[in-house]
Amino acid sequence: MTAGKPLRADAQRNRDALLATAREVFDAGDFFDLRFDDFARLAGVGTGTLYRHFPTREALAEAVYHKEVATLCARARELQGELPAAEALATFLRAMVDHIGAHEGLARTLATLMASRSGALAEGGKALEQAVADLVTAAVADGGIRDDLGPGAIMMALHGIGAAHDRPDWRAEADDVITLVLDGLRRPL
Amino acid sequence: MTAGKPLRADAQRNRDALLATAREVFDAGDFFDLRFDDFARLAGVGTGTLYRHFPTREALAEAVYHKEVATLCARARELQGELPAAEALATFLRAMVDHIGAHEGLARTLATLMASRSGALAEGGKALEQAVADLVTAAVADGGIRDDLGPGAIMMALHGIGAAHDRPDWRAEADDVITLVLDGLRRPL
DNA sequence: CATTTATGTGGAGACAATCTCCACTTTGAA
DNA sequence: TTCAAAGTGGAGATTGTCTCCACATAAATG
Repeated sequence: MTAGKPLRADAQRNRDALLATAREVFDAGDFFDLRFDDFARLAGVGTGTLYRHFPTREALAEAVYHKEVATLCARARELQGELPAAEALATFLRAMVDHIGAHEGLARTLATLMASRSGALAEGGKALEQAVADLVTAAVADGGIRDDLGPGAIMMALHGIGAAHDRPDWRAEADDVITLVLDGLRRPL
Repeated sequence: MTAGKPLRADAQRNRDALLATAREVFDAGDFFDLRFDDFARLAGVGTGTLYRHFPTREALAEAVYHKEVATLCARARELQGELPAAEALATFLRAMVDHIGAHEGLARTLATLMASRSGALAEGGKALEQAVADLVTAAVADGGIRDDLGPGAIMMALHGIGAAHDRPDWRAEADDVITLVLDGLRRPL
């Protein structure tokens, strides 16, 4: 996937330490509050090393969640094999909400990845969008879903859900959004 | 509205200058890139004065768009008088997309206001949410719309639209989201 | 196993942005 | 006109980001 060059032993060790530390901080919910330099100190490496491996905070976030996003994508493909297309899409979207709900860090990361002001979506965002696009395409072909709307709208909705993670009754509202999207996806009238 | 204390003449003058400058910068699209201190220099006041009037960038943004948000809210009430409730809601949501599309600054601001990590929504966000809530309530009472979903979901969708403002074909996708929401709001089957 | 080259390290300090502090100015009321 | 209260501005403290490079370590080579 990202394997272009084989890393030297110590480099790999440092990279892993950084990732492990970041994951902990993430799960604690402090990721976006902590000084970026402190990741280095926490992981026991120099700041230079941190910046060489992960030039930005977002790059680190994406690396941490790379696996999680990959799992999500795999799950999408899996569902596509097991269920009728429309149901696969529905199930996947519900699963996404579950995931986001369970991991504050993932929610914030996805929001950041997608909002990525730098223009192009980061790798994780693209992969996720592709998975959704595939589900939609299949469901359209199947006839269970209207064909006049692209997958982008769904990504936007997911984005809204992820970014609003701190609303008081987030969970209920997130479910409502998915309901809205799914019902809206059946043919108009 | 915000009038708790009568400002001294020079204070008012400075405040207005700051606001005027911010509005220009906003329309130019540079708001979130510009050094905060530079607003002061641009408006011809000291940094201390800037910080006294607007403690954070977000506070300034909200002040700038206070009027615009108020207009939007007024428009919502207006539509509610002119059209059948369901249509009023639809028209309003489309109008929101138009507004967001026309003003990059507003889009970013709304996203920031709503995402407001500080927990409670800022004044502008609350007002907007109230306006949407009223439209939804009326439409539900009218029978044109299902009653099992709250207005929060719509806010989330709008949030997604605003926050994703820089996606390549934002406009089409935003329209799709609204279509999805509106069609989803008709009774499920 | 010695030597060489490529690869990677760490942290001091340059840089950049935010925000505070307070000696001074302006306002408006008495 | 005088004076207290209100407001000002900008130097510089503070805090976070990121670069640079003298040095260390790992693998390749003979």
